[in-house]
Amino acid sequence: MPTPDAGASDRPAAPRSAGRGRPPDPAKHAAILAAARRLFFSGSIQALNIEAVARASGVSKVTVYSHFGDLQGLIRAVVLLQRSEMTAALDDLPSGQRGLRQALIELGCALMGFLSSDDYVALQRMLASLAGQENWLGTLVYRDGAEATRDRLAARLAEASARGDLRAHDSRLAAEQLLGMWQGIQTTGLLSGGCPRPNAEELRRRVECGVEVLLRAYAPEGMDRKIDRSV
Amino acid sequence: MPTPDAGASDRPAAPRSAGRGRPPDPAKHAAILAAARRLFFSGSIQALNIEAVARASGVSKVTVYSHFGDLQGLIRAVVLLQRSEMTAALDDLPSGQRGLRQALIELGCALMGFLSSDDYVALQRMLASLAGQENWLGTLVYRDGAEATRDRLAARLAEASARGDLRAHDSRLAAEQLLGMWQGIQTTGLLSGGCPRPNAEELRRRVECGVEVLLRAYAPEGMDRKIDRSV
DNA sequence: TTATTACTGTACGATTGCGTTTAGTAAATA
DNA sequence: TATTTACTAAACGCAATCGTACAGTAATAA
Repeated sequence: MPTPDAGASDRPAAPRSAGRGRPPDPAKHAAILAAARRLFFSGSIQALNIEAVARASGVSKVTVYSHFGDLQGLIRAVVLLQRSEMTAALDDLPSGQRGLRQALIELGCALMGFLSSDDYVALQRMLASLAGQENWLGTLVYRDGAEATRDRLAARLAEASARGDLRAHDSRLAAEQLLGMWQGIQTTGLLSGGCPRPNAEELRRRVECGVEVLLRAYAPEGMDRKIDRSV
Repeated sequence: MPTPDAGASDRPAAPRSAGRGRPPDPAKHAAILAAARRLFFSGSIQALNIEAVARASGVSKVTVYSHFGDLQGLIRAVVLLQRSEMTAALDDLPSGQRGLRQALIELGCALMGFLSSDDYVALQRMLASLAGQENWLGTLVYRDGAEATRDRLAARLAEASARGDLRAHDSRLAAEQLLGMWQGIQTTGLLSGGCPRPNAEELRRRVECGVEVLLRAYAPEGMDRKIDRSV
């Protein structure tokens, strides 16, 4: 009987004592996680129960327990898996350097594409359902997700400000404002299921308009009479 | 045996045939709803189950069923109750007329106060947990909440634009941008439990800065060299 | 080969929660 | 008073789900 992998993230089963008997099968580990994720996506957190996961992943129930300890552990692992995909997506955000406006637009489009994805929405829903229990998961995702993105964006804005492309400002606040303008009320709508996913053109328009407002509001002093296309 | 009140909102038990026998007790209806709400607030949606509600409201289980049909009906009723409180709060938003800037700031502060409240966060969490089932609830809340607020705000901006206080613009988009700037990433944080509720000063600062950015970006043409304190 | 560990399938015990039933009491009208 | 409806308390049947136990098979190291 293997020691439960309770606290483990998404890596395929820690080598517990480097192998006397039959080694654990990483494929099973992955299959369980995949099935769990799929199940949660296709409904609420209610759909994510051990028996369904075992059935869907073609694995014995006992194996699920031996890999993840208990249901909490499985949920944890799913959230952490989603989180790692999230951070990967956020790390892959474009960082082209052909002008501030274009860079922001590209970044915004990619970001909004991700924020509108089923993956992200499902993760947020999961955290919302988890309210009260496992609060640290929410904190973790928030830090590595929203805050990290804001700070990365803020760094860009600070650079631009240092170059003289923007007036002096509180970059973190400005970054948050830009993120907010990009999202508008859409995130709320997606999360509550109140509005359908916007298409790419709509998304692009929101991103561009948000960038425009930010550039105009934070334009260097005296340069805001007409839009500076060079930035 | 009374006919289940399944689809009913929060009004205290429709007079079914205007009284032969003992009349239904509105106080019980209210007590059940209150207890249900309290239970949901104090945890996840898991805590909201019939037996707990009956116990907490000091009412027989059968009475709960006779008032709300089944668990779905109870959940529906709780959501609709929260929604009605939400719309009431949004209708009470200040609409003072001493200058655009001041009006927006006041409105923003009141709005953000509400958006940060436990009531609102719990409602959003509930809808997020309900993903897949009862989608119309999410749609309803989204329409009466986020969209209605956006449109009301948009109307203000359109008026200002007509008065010449703002340049011509897409008011709905601008309203959404302002809402977004006010919220930033905070709503996400609150929903996932990742960040604590911000205090009033922090809130006020965000609101004021958001208004400033909007006013500057949408200032009438040629008037954006220096901030127009008269608006 | 033997010891050890991973995995399967099935069954089990326990709990929980839904929704119903029954028998009786309380409050209203005719 | 008789009737009708609302409410209570307790119990029941039922299904889902958790987590575990057991007996057997599969894969690997010593």
